[in-house]
Amino acid sequence: MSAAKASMPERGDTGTLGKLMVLLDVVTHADGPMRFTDILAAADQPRGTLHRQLSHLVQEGLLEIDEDGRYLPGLRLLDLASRSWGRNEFRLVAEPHLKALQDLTGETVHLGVLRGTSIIYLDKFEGQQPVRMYSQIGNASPVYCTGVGKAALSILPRERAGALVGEIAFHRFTASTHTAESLLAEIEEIRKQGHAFDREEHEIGIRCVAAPIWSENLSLVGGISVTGPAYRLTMERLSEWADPVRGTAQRIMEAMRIGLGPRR
Amino acid sequence: MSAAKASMPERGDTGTLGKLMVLLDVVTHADGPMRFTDILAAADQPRGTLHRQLSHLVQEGLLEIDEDGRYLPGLRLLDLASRSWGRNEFRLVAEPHLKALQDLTGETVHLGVLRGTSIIYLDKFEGQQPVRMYSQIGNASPVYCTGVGKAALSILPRERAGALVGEIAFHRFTASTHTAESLLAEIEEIRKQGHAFDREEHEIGIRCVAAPIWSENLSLVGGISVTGPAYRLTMERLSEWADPVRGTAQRIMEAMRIGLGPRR
DNA sequence: AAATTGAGTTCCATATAATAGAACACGTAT
DNA sequence: ATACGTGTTCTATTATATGGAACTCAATTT
Repeated sequence: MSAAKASMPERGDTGTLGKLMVLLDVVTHADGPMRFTDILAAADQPRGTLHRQLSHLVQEGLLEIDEDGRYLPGLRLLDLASRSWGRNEFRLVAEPHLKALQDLTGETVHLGVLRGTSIIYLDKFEGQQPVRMYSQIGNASPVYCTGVGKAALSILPRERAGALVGEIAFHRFTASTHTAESLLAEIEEIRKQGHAFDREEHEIGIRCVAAPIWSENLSLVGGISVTGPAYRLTMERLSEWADPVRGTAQRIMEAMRIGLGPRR
Repeated sequence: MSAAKASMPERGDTGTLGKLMVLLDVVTHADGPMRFTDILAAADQPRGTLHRQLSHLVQEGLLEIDEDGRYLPGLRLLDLASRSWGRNEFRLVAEPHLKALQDLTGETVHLGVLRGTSIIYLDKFEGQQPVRMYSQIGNASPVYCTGVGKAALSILPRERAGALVGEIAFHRFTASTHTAESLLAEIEEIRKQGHAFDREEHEIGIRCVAAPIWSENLSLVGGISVTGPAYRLTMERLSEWADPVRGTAQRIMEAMRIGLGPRR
């Protein structure tokens, strides 16, 4: 049905846009509003050039300037993102299954998808809260210290997983955070088990159990997890939930084949 | 404290970025995935040029391509937006007050801010009722058919409000939707009352009462609203809530002067 | 009070990147 | 078999972004 296969450029030169996205990343990832000079130090650009680039970003609403002339992320981003999220098919298909898993375990359930070397959280179901917050949703977390991330890596072909691990800039968040070697070793284990644990590798006091989800051609790779405080989620408890988590992942994959339609 | 006043370019040429943002808007505002040809028709660009532009957007993760080669909004947007939202000071300051208003009324409470001719919803607190409402955090809604929008317009200087109304492309959502003339007339009324109603002007069956919120120099203009189904929210009921809504808006403005700090 | 520094803005010749248009590839319908 | 629709690639030309310097304005320092 499709005409020609879309060429997916892996990494390359995105010209002017690439430079602007670097600036956008700098400002959005900063701890607070940034002055012109702060951005100048972070970005390797001449002053005049940077000034015009920032002006363009502000005019388009991707950045904003506060009363002190400092730059912060613009609200235009919210509008764009809400449309990206609102119609995401993976999320829509998974939603009822996540809810069911939340009911069963009583703990927080996450849905994540692999993008580059990060896991982007698409959805979250916590306790009673029917209110969904962006707080976690949308956040990009490193693949090497999240249950969903390790689960996702485990279903990639070895060479592709290895290449991806090679790109990672590892950062030691806790005493248990993986290195490249220990990560690759654990991935082998996860392949056999079919599920992954996060043993306080990202944040002290937080554990989770996760299972991978993938489409046949691996165009979609992600997973789900049940997360909670270590005092409540002992490793024994987590192990008990590995089965339901894998089962839920399985059901989501079945729903995807129907919902997203079999490749015609 | 600040050195030179940042020049806020009102509207102008944003060069390459502007063209790319048009494309991003086209795809994010579409009902579903778009084929290359669909975008070609919407954007006034030669095929070769469009192809490269889309490639760049895809490489940066602002757009994605599905298995059929169709374009849809990219998840990179989620990560950027979650950071924009997570640290938004207005939202953080308002949060407890919104929650209190939700507790009092039992209906859905919204926080919105004026951007151009749209209201962007920054936050939402829903009751327990599973009433489906098509409002989502981040969504940009037209200023002329939302309670928050009309409330926001009412505190702008007349000439500025008039100019803004002049820019609006009016669309008749329901039988009650405003025209430019009726909108300007109602704004006068809202100025006197201090609160605005939405009498099913955006969506049949949905009403709300709203109050404006603004900073001294009008660098921030927005409002809050209590929204719900018309069968439950009679106009009498809405009128009763006008006072608490105005009171909450007042408390948020007081909190802003402390939280955001007095202009040094 | 004058001079100096720091922060941000504007200008312009040059280099670079985006553009338009045509040609190509490939699957689908006639 | 042929033509068509859809998407991709290539290249000379043109438009745009760049980098460096000069400029403005306010806040410190001497």
